[in-house]
Amino acid sequence: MEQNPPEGLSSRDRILWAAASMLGEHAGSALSVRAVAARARVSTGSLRHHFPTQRELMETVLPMLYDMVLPEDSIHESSIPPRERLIASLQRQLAPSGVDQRPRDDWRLTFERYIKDEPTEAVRAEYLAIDRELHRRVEYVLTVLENEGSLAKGDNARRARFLLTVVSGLSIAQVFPNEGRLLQNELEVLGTAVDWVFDAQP
Amino acid sequence: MEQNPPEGLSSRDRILWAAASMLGEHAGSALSVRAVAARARVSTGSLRHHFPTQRELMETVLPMLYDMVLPEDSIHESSIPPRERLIASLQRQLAPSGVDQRPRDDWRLTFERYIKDEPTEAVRAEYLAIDRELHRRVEYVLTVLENEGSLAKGDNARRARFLLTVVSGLSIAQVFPNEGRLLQNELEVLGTAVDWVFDAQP
DNA sequence: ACCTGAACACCGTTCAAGT
DNA sequence: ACCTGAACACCGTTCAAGT
Repeated sequence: MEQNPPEGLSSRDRILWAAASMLGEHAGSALSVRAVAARARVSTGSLRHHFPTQRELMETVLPMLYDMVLPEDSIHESSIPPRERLIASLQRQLAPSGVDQRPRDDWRLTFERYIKDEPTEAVRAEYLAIDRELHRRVEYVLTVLENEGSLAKGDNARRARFLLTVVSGLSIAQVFPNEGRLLQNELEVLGTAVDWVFDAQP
Repeated sequence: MEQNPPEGLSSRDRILWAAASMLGEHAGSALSVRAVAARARVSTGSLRHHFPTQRELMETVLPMLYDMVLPEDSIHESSIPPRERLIASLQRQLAPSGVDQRPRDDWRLTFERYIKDEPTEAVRAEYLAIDRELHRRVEYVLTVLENEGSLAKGDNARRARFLLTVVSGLSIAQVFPNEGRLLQNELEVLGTAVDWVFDAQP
């Protein structure tokens, strides 16, 4: 149970390491200040010095976790568990440009171009092409996992439709008013969707 | 701020009155044992005697509140299979006003009010209240299914978060350009999500 | 600047003791 | 059976004090 942080790390990095390792073990569960501080071998005060609120800690740690598996080719890195690779690849579709003000701008453009008014045939075709590309990418990732034996053979088109609906719901949630549990919620919901892909019997 | 319960009520009913009135005032905020007990003018121990856990209190109070709002709901018609009832109830959230041109208008208003610009605190609170109400309704439906034994006991808040993310993704898909498989796709994806709820082992 | 640990104001739950 | 209130083991945050 008791784990020690790697040596030679700064306090701040030990805190991040502790938080990341705890999230890795039990994703979605809330991190308590004292538990993280204990594993990082620092005081709660030190933790609060680097991360004034628990939310700031989460918002620093979670993007780091994603960034670790973000590169496209990481889908082939079989050192990373298949579940995490699929989550990372979906996360890429969800937040291709960061977690700041950008999602709102993205949605504003998207809304104005494809939704606000009945689109022209050309605009319609453009959107359908983008949408197919998204599906193609997810299906590709699923195929890779199938081929290496991590995932049971199944209807990958259907799986992709389901996963991308979830991603779409999470994406729009990013720009609605929310109560600050956004990233935790994303992790939880994506994890649930991915569990279905891996566990459902066809 | 200090309110007194109606006279002549039993302790148990004063507790329910207190919890209901607090949910009504500040919907969504968690109910603390001590706050409810104080308003009900009983001790925390008495509250725990009637409601051994905070969850049991919530699960007694919430259905009471709902029955006041939506008494007619096919969710209780046990002649219909539980899976279908859950799907039907989610479909109601998805398309409360029909499946024609309306979704586009709905989304246009929603987008303009809550997303386009950084909302004021009042608008933000308004959205959060609506969102919590949606979650509460789904949780209520899940509770009904649990109580009749159709659904394994589980974390209904988490289940609702997942289901409503899926509903949200389907809702925005209604207004994007599509290839006409919309309804088929909705049923497939909703079915998948509902399967997870019924089949996943916790 | 970085860090400590006590202190504060919460939380849900448990329980010996009363009626 | 019903009720009390103290006690326990948590939580996030604040802060005077050290280096």
